[in-house]
Amino acid sequence: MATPRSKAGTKGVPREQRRQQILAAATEEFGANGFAGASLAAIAARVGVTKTLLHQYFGTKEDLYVACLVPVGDRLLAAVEDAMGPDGTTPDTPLRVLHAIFTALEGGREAWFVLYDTSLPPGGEAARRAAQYRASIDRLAAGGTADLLRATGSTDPLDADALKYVWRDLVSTLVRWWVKHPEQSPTAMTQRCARLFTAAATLTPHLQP
Amino acid sequence: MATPRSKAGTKGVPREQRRQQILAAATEEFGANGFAGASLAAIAARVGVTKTLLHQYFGTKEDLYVACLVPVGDRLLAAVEDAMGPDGTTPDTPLRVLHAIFTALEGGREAWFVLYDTSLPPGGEAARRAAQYRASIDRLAAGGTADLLRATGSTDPLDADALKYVWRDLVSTLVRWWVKHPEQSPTAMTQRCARLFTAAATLTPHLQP
DNA sequence: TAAGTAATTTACCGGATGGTAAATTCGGCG
DNA sequence: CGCCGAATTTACCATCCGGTAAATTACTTA
Repeated sequence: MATPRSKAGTKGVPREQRRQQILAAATEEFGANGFAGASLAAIAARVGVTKTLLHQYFGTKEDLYVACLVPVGDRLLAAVEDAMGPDGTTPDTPLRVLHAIFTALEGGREAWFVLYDTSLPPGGEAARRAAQYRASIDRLAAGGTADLLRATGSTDPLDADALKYVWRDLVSTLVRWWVKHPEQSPTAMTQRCARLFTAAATLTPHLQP
Repeated sequence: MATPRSKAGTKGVPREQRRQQILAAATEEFGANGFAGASLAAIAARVGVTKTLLHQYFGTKEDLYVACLVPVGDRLLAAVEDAMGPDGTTPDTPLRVLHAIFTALEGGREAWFVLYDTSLPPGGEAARRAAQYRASIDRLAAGGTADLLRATGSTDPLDADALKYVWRDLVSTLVRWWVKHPEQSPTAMTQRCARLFTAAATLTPHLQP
């Protein structure tokens, strides 16, 4: 082996394993920086590989994103689905859902932001697929938020929309905080959320001036 | 006037007016797409002018961002400051603050996201200045959230941090919803928030399994 | 009407990024 | 050993973006 002039050639990593490595790195990068902000070079560097390889394995940047999205979406959708259960909203449903999400996300928390990326090229397949997943999850949540509003007598459909929107973003916020506090376990997070909920309750029974 | 071969030359728009036009367009673009996502060409096109002119008027992209940030930050900080008032947190403080923010934002709602842009080049002046404004506002909010937690007996500093974080992002979420519903007046928004708060209260008095 | 200044564009440059075609090396198998 | 296919890189290209120097036109005033 006389000083290889080129570093090309296989490194002995089997195809499937590389696939997984790339997928993992890409999910982190997309989650942390968004589709637009993530760079293929950065993902490649993280794996210790060249940009070109990503293309050979997954095609377009958008294709790679979709490849990351699908498992994450499936996992989260399943988690929320079974946390809601067959029966309607009960008082502890929100916390159950949160706990399910935290658990599903442990070991790859940024994955949440792959699903809720706002920088996807509009009109593309990535945006479509992500929107589908979000819609499925939102549909589950919609039942819960609607129950809430009905209980307080509001029938305004915009109220329902806003509440759905707020709930969804609240989860994103909590996950974002969680990402910045890696030592917190999923259970610890759920308990913290329970405390925050009760704290927030103390400011509720007051209307506008 | 024999068919001008070049479109260069003044269009008769006085300097100060152009400045304002550019500032307005840039604020919208930065607010809608973030610093990283916004392009100088797009801003220039919106004004009907060339990229180069932006540089001549404001310098660097980051300089332009700062020029947009300062008035927005000042306006919002002032609004929150006087909505909180000299006396501590009262039950209706949150809604008062929200109303102040909505009012300050009317006529340029995306401006909020200039202040809370997450895509600023780290280490730069823009990030520093924005962080300063956010810190000032957060400091005001911190008093309020701390009061909430004390009332419920929690002394965990992480709880306080998380609550501050959640409150801040909740405002962002509400503004984002508002941006998508342009017909809603600031007052209508505040009233909607009041309803949402009471609705959210119905899910509070429940701890984890 | 000619000079001078203010406003604005044209024509570039360098760097980063997504993407592609072709070459190169390594591992296993006859 | 020699061949073949799998894994991976090298070397490019086009595009977009932020940024700069120099030219060009319109407005104003003497």
